[in-house]
Amino acid sequence: MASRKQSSSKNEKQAPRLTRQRTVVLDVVCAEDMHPTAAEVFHEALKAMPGISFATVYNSLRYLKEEGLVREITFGNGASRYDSVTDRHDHAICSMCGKLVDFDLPGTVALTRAAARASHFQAESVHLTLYGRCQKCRDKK
Amino acid sequence: MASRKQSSSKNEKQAPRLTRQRTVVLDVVCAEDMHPTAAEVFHEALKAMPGISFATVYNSLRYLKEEGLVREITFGNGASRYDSVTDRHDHAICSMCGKLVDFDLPGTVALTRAAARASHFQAESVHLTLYGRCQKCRDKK
DNA sequence: TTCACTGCAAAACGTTTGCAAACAG
DNA sequence: CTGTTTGCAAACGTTTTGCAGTGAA
Repeated sequence: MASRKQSSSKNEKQAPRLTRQRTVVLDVVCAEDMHPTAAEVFHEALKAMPGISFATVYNSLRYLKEEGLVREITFGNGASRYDSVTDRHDHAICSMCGKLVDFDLPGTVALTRAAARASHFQAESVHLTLYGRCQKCRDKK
Repeated sequence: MASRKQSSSKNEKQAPRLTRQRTVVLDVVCAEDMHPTAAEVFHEALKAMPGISFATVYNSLRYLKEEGLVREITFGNGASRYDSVTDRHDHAICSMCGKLVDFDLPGTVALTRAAARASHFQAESVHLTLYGRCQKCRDKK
């Protein structure tokens, strides 16, 4: 984890970075507020690019993740969901309908510091996930 | 999610709740501070009970989880880890060696409230995970 | 030509499930 | 007897990988 190949001088030999397929995948992930699973990305990508393969979607997602353009969200053992990286934010998952929403929690810098102190770890990032009921499911019940 | 069968009167027909296998599995999970994966639980359980099967370990873990005796921790898409439930606490994962430790973050009630407000969810629980480097890996580097 | 990327299929991994046999009340 | 749990194996969903073919510098 920390592989950046910035061959800026003579060894200019790895060329196509943001290919058409990767752009399609990135577009799908960035579309709307949805947090698609890899399978959903695949199905969406098929519309924009019939013939794209599952493996390519997975490879593209991995690439985009490594490049920091996309974030992978994992909860439970189900399929990962993908999120376009805009700014730091947290996630809330509805325990009834499974809906995933972003939210911004103020004071995360202090929170990170507190967590680092309590755990004796050198913090890199904190991920906060709230489990609860979304507004819709709250109304339903 | 909310299946409690408390047939207290006449219908006393589901009997063996904490079987020998389940007890073995529970003991393994509760042992020490380790947070074993299901596979590790299986291997440990084999020592205490040769012949126990993988499926039984999984079934037991699910049962114990539903009973609230054990907690399942998932991060990334790797194998789940299991944690004996003692009190509310958070987790820190070392990004270098993968070590998982518990820690206690003060002020989580206020944190939960803040998260609920920011997300417009009715909070059930918050899970905070810190990614960083453990002391050992910090020294190594 | 060269090297990276794509696409396919198959493997790998963790987890769940169907079913027959074992077992406790 | 009845209903639950076990153990096996096979199925399942998700992700990764090996390799031949494609395409861009």
